[in-house]
Amino acid sequence: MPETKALTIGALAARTGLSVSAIRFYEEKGLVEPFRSSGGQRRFLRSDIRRLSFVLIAQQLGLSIGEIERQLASLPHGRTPTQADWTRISKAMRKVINARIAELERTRDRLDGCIGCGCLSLKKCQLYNPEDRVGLKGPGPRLVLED
Amino acid sequence: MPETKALTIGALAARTGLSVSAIRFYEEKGLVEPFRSSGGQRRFLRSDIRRLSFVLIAQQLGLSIGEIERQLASLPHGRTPTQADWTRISKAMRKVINARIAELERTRDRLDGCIGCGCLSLKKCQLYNPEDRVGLKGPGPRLVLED
DNA sequence: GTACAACCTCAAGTTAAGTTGAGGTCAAGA
DNA sequence: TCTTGACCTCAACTTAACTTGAGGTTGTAC
Repeated sequence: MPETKALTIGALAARTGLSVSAIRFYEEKGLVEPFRSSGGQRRFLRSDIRRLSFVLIAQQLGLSIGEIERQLASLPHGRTPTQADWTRISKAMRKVINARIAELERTRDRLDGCIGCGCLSLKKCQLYNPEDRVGLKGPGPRLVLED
Repeated sequence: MPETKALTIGALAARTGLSVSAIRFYEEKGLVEPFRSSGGQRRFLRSDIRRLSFVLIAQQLGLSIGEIERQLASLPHGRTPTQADWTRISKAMRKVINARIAELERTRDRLDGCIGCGCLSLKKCQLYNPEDRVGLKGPGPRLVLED
């Protein structure tokens, strides 16, 4: 089957929308593992298109390359990923998305409260209380922004 | 009035949870404009606590410092922001949040479709099919996964 | 009036995720 | 065979958002 023919880096770039330099960079980071032609040029499997597409989606979700690499670690290189592979990873990504949405909704709700209260006497405004960041040491709750 | 007493950079850091170096950096970027003591040390207004808290929130929403600066440009330095100020800015931020949530929901929906289809015969899979996005544009960063 | 923590400036370093460029090699069509 | 576009490596540059460090000054508590 001619389907199994390897791809050059340029062809892979064309198929994924990535730049050639980005693909080389991803190889360096362990996201793809091309083999080499007799002359030393990179040759990619067709399944690498999928791997890299996955990288793009995961990035959009805000995952770092390191995190993506950990997800991909379970997908073998020389083999076309099974449906179970994708399902498992996709479900993990879905959790990430949901968490991110929930966090944004929380922020939005606090912001709404803030619009209501005018945000000018901030004694108890959730949004403007940076407790999470401030070291919790020292006596008493470290409420910030009380004017 | 003793209420109007200025803050040192260290005091402001303690109140906002920011590091001293970050506050100096923000000054360089135009987010705050302290005046100076006779000896040349920075002195901040109490309203700067609010400005910087706003910066922290906006950052959490993914705004860059440049974008935040543009939002803050409308808030005068020497004056306590009015309720109208905050309401206007808060509403702008709400839009940003909503857009971000909508985008994540779109991605999640596509991902769900993908889990269903198994993502293995990818001819028409929205998420993994890069044809749409490839080859459209000239040089410059190729944005990925736009609708 | 002195100690010393907190402040100052300026330069360089850090991380992420790539891009750009120099100088050289490979592969495929005429 | 020759030409030429695609490919190679390696180093340096880029941007954002800061941090770290060196070397020097200020301000305040005793």
